Amino acid sequence: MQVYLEDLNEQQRAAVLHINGPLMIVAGAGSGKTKVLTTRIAHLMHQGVDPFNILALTFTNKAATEMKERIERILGNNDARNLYIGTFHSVFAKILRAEATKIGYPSNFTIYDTDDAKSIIKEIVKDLNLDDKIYKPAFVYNRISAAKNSLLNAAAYINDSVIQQEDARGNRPMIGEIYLRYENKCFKNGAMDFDDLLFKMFTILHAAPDVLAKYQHRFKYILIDEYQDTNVAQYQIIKMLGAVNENICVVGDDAQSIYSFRGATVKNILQFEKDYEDTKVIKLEQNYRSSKSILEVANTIISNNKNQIKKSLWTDNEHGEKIKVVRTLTDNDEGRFVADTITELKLRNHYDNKDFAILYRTNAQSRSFEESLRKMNIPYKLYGGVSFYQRKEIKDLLAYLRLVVNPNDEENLKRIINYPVRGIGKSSIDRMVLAANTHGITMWEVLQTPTSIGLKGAALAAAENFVVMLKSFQSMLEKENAYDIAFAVGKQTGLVAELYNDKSVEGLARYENIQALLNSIKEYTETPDEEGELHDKSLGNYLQQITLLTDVNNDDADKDAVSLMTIHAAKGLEFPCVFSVGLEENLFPSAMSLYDRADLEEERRLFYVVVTRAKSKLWISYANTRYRFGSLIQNDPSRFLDEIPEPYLDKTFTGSASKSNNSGLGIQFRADDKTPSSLKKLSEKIQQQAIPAHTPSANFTIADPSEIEVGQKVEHQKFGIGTVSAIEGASNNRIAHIDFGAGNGLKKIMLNFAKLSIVK
DNA sequence: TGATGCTAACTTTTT
DNA sequence: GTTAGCATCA
Repeated sequence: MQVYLEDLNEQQRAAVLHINGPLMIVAGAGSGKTKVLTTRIAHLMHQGVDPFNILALTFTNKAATEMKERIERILGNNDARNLYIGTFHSVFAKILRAEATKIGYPSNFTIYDTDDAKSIIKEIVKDLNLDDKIYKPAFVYNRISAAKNSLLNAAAYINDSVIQQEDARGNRPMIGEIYLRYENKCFKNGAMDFDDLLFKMFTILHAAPDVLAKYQHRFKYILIDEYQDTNVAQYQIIKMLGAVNENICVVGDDAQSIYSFRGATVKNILQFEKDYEDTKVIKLEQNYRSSKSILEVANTIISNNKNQIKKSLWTDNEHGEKIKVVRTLTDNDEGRFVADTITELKLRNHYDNKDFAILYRTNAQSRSFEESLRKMNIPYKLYGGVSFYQRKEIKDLLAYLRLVVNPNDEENLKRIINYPVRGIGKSSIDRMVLAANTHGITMWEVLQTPTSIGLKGAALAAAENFVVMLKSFQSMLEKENAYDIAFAVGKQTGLVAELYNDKSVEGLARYENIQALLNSIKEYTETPDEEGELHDKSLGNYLQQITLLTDVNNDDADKDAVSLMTIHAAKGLEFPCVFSVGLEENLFPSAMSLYDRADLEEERRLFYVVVTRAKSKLWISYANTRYRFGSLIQNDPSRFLDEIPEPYLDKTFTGSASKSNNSGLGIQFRADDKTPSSLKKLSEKIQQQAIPAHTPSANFTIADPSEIEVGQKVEHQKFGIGTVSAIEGASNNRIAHIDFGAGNGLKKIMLNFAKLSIVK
């Protein structure tokens, strides 16, 4: 038996050894799904399958990189570089680059990110004299995106009576028209948005039988990761590509389907067996990641969902600790609690920073954690948020580079035609746009004959100089690599100098960002290609890749730092210690999801995902109040808290943070009619714990937590007078054991949060 | 015409 | 609390 087969369990090995024919692997969280996929690919190659014939598709760059690395480790050589492995978007972009001319697109098409797309939509809304309060760019974009993911073009959208009724009911009957104009504009600009990379891929395979045959023949083996997250477009493409050989292997877990907002549909999993009669189904149900407690909690949570494929995930791992539920007064307290706890655990249990992850529902929640971690000098890595490539100065330089490759791209042309300022003002630009629209040509073409639109004097000279400059960059395309062109652009446009001369703090940061971008381009040109087939370090090839990256290449990936990210971004990852934060109604579950069963179930799957990221320690926290839109709001604890079975819960930290009365910031577990029944149950539980009999004495003064010592008599606002019997924990995160005698008994109280008065 | 300062809108989640 | 977009001023 091959070495790589030895540490697989029976089901895993069966999945690896199944070579020909359709295969569906239903893989629970932590069941070794990536291991199976990578071993399977290594095994195929070991059996003599040419890596050029293997296509492996993932959803994130992170997952693709990790897969590639693991395959290389198994193989012990670099044959893996010949595999077609990457995200749906990046692999299709590469293929489209070779085939786009078949549907009238230039091969050097530009890829628009979400911001680019929204600003075009905004312009169209303006051109149509529509109210942008009703036709919000984000809303229209989502609508168009959903249509594309269902393989509906603008014409089909307009002809679909159901969609038209929907839009009419939503008082937005013009979305179809906007879509049509958007579609035309992108085509004219030689640009595709993210969804087009799927849609146009489908279009080509559908329209050009020779292309379809070519890739059907090439991809003899197809592997799809996270199949539960595929949408209609992806499903159809895979189906077409795999139709000849039917060697399709999909891996998925319906319990972890969290991308329906992007058009993903679990139906694709259920459909798979119907599409391929002789599908072999293998279930991976042994979890190797988490403790029994964590897994039990996860299983219980997910069982609350009605729609799911039945499976029973189990583990041989030890029982482990209870799940710690933490209540804090504010979002800042939540941040402090997490930072304090990390500090303490590093001291006490010798954990590294990289063993911790703080996972939240929305990116906006990262602030309080960043602050508290910085204060405690804990290094952290923030994933997501505003990406490096979305910063203005980066987009400016990239706009030039894109324009050099594709001068018809009007959006990027407009972005930089007068930046840095070169005397091409608004009125000149307006004339160009007008001329371009009336003659059905592009702005770049108008620019070739600037006198034809009546430019004269300084404006004429400026326009001519701009054209000459851009053409000089274009002449470099053939011979020079991406870095040389980027450097020349930065220098000759005056863009780098402009930032260099800005000596403000922000200006300095922008200058550094531009340098970082140039360095990363340099690194790109100096790193050998992974495909092996072509050593294409051209600017065009560079730009192709860059738009699909969400982050700067993490060469500091092994840096010892706490990870901060959304739960979505954490899928597929695991950490010894996980803080699942912000478990509050309206936040998690999100306010957008409360009125629809399917949406709420997706939130619950998200909760399932976050719980199953943890190997041994899991904290779940919520704050009574937090800042949102600049003002303080109160949220009830999340209904999901009530779905955690009691025996697995450690609520030590929930009872000590509230004030004695029902005023001010103290939590008030309302039991009125508005409160969901699940919350009532939870509030009853907690109210039973707290005995509100005690009234604080008149001279009650809150003591500094560091003054509390063993043996002292202290007064608690709620529990009354007690004696400190022991203190545990680090100096900044001490927990006092206080005996409040009959009635309240022994309590563990976190000194950072509790308000105690020393009784003299 | 460009920079500065104020108001409003903003928060799901990602390629 | 943050940022984008608009209005106002130099």
